[in-house]
Amino acid sequence: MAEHGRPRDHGALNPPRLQDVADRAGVSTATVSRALSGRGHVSSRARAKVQQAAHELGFVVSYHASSLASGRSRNIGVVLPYVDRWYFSTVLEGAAGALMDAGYDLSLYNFEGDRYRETVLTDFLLRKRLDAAVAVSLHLDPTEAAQLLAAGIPLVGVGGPLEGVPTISIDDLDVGRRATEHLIGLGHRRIAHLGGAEEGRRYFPMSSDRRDGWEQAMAGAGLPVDPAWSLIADYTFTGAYQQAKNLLADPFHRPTAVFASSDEMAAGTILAARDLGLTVPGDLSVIGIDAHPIGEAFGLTTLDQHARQQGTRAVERLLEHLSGGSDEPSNEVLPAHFVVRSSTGPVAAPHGT
Amino acid sequence: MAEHGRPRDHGALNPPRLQDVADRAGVSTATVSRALSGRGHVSSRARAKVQQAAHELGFVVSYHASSLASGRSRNIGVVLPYVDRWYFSTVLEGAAGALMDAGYDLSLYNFEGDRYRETVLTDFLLRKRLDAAVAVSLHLDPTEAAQLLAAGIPLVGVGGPLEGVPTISIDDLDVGRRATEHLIGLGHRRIAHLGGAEEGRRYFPMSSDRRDGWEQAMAGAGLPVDPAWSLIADYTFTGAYQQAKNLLADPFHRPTAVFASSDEMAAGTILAARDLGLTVPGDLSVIGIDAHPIGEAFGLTTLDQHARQQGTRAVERLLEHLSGGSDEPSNEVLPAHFVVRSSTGPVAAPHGT
DNA sequence: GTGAAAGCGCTAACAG
DNA sequence: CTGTTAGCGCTTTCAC
Repeated sequence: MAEHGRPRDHGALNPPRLQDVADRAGVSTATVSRALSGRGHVSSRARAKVQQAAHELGFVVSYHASSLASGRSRNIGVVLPYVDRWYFSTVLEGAAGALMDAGYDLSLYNFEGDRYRETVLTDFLLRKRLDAAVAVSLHLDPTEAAQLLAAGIPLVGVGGPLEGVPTISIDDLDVGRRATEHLIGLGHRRIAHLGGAEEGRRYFPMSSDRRDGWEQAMAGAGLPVDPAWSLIADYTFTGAYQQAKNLLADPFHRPTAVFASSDEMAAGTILAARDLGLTVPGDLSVIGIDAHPIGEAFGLTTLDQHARQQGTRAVERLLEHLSGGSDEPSNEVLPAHFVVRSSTGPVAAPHGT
Repeated sequence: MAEHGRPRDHGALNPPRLQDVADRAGVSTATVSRALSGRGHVSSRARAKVQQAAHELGFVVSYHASSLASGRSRNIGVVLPYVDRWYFSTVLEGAAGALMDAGYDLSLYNFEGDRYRETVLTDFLLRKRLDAAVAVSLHLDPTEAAQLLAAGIPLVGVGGPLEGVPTISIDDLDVGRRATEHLIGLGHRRIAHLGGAEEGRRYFPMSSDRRDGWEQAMAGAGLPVDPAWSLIADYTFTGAYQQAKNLLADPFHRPTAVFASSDEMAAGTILAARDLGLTVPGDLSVIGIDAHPIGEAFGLTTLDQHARQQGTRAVERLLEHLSGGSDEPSNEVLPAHFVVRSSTGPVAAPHGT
């Protein structure tokens, strides 16, 4: 029956191969491959027959065979330090959508902080099963960068500069400055900042930039910066809640406004203020960064950093690169936009001068 | 030099192959394969030589070639409806860790609600590049189930019964009942419930079970259930905030306690209560489910459902299955534990009888 | 536009 | 315990 000599039943263990489709369509495997992949020219007649046969057989290419033969795998890695935090899961969701649209598979590599960092970098990423990878908030030391380069994996970074690699990010310095200036514009002079952990420098390179933006804005307005008002809270709600409670404990020396580097921290700060009997924005103005959905209920003013779009844009650049467009390792800066709600307002009773 | 006839430079574009290692170690490719994979017996002397040679060459197997030849890919899919929600990202993180530990790659398939559901089910999952998959909160209709079965992908379900498939979950009915009974035990008689959306039945099959548990507990205590107190809030903080605000608006007819099917909803409820000038637990007791970290700052009483462990356990079962242990499609029920904090307390002024 | 055939790099019998 | 060898299923020159 089948010219190939081996008629097969197409059960779960014996799925149809290219050869089967070729037999059924009365063409060669080469033609089937071309017709199905879209590479190379095929007469529309042949194409129709092939598609018909493929459909009837329920044929779907074997990605391992295809990848082995072609060297391409339609599989892209996403590397990130955490997946259960809003920013990362949102970037991930954006990247996943863009990859899905393009028909690419997504391999997830989660560091869990530092737990799997080495393993991922020195083992998983080198298995030559990725066409490319997007690295979120990742700082590579020279050795690590060299390894990935040696593995020949095109890389795009998100949310922090990666030397020699094209990147998508926002301007964290500017964002920190603008958030602070919003507060200053409302008359605040006593403004505290809640940022990421020291350890965080590794994964949140931008965090210190946001803090720097705060310092610059304060300096620019001739306002003093109390070192005790530069706090660290791990980007979490609960961490910020505790820090803020301590910060706001002294009614005579507390700030009138807080700039938090994430919305979760900003929301935690608002809760802490209320638990101390303070009103927002009456006694305390609070601004965050993210446009995290939780901000809505808190009436939180924030700067939307379009996290999802960072993920989709990273994938777009990667795909452009893979299809020939050799983009230079430029840093693409996405805009961030104010979302003003009710957590910021004019300072109530000016302290100091 | 190389017996194979083709000496190669091992740059990024020409990585060392098994043959190169074999040449260098002075053995056959079969021995190298056995030595490196651990399958079959190899003299420790040969093994040492091979490992040495492989190390010197920086050899790492081509997973595509290996998969094509062996039929195994060391790649497991994780299918979920969302990744930017706490429960799902936490289960994902658990699964990712377990897979990493086992040296498996993880392919992520995110439905984004319904957006990619069809695509994933009828396209991506059928590409025969997965050894198995874990499906989180997924309801398959018979056709879909048949497709996956036909693709021969061993499946483990998490967080909801999947017919004919081994599953990991908690007892949602029981959890709903216990949460409610905790409230009843504190003297509450007017207890509302906040659950998932109707649409949610597709992805949160347990949600209605939790609601059922609430109803059962109420009935068991002889307490009336006001239909207006059975609310839907999509599992989100902000959704719950709005629902709760309406629910609590009438001072004479509001409940004295709320059981929310997730901690985010419970926290949103607490915020809404405070915005109305109510104290928690003085005027309103609130209990959630999850042990979401945000609950700490809210002093939220909850039932820990060990989401992360659900993910790791699912992977463990899958791996056991792949290594021969043919587990029957049993449903493994994980325990949930009370975490009592300050959001629940004795009812203040009993209403009614 | 289409077919024949040579691999892609590794694994798994099968001998020895 | 080790080598030989035949594929795994698809892609891609190279002729026609």
